[in-house]
Amino acid sequence: MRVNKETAQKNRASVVKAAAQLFREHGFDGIGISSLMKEAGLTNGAFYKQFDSKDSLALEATEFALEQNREAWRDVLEKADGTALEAFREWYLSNEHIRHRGHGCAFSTLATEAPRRGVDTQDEFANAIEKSLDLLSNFDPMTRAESLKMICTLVGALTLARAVGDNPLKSEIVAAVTDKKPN
Amino acid sequence: MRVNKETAQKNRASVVKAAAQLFREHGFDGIGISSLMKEAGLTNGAFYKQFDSKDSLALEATEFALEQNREAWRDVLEKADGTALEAFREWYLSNEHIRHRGHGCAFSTLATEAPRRGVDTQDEFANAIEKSLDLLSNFDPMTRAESLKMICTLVGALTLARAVGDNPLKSEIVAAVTDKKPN
DNA sequence: CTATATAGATTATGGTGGTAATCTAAAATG
DNA sequence: CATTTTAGATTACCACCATAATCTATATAG
Repeated sequence: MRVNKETAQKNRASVVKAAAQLFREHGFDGIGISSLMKEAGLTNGAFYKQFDSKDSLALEATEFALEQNREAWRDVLEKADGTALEAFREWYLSNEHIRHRGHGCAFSTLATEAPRRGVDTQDEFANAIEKSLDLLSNFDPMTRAESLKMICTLVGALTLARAVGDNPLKSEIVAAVTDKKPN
Repeated sequence: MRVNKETAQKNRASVVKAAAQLFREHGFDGIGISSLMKEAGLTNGAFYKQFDSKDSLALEATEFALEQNREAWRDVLEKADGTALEAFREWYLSNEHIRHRGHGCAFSTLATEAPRRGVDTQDEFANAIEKSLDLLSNFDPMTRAESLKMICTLVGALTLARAVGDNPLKSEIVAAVTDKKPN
């Protein structure tokens, strides 16, 4: 059954949103179109009325996830009580963030997929990093290189903290990077 | 046709080795048993005479890749001309290493798979990090936390450098982390 | 108000995936 | 040397995958 343009657009958006989550959780190859569509409240068949291919959805979903990233970053930086950067680091390596891969930093979850995908995806990543650097520069007088290094450290720490499961090393990683004592 | 125990063992090992490479390149879900076996010079059918399942191979291949990691680290640290750590960082973020995912650091390529897999895999990761810390401590008087932080930074940098393709940001990331000027 | 276009549902389709049964030839056993 | 065991090859199985065709009902165009 045909739906009006507005709901069609909403439906499309919800597919991208669901994909952005599920790709982060399971990887591009770890989740299929039908599961994706079901999560968005639709069925298989609707997919190809909205997207050219799974690959093109992957690109769009990556873009969306990277955008969500920046919004989350901005939020945390703006709402910080003490120094913005301190709050940011703490949020980034919070247990909440470690636990929720599907809604968390796309740098950590999707970066390994980028080299396997097209230049478009890689450009998206470069662009997103660039914009994130700009964002950080509004909140802290770090050099570009310093910001870049901090991002690397945080992304590496999040990824590894997730990789060790609930091993005590997890807290140690977090502590080492936030300059705190491990709990 | 049956083969003698020695070659059977060699064949098994070459499957694990091929898997360790191909999983790093394509992810666990990005490569199938038949491709894996072909790469090892065997066919489909031989697989289940040697392994219980793809998952169990994944575990073994991860273990193997993480071991290879440490050997490579040790090599670089031992053969360093100047300070070991300096040489290590440089090697770790060399264009060679950035280019060759299949033979490179398993922390970068496989860590995102770990949370999706069983506790066994996650324990492997924790173990490997632990051993890598020990290794580093033999070459540089850093605290445990400092070593841990450095590993996070390097892993994040490698992952992101790969993610941006040949965008100029790649060199910038490398420079930011090795404390050099970008080329 | 009628005709047409289309979003989404339902149902193919062809390929590939992991897994398993069977076959085969050589290795181990005695 | 005869018998049994088994690694690997061949082939098969079934589920799932990306994609596509068809159907259906409603929204838009005229």
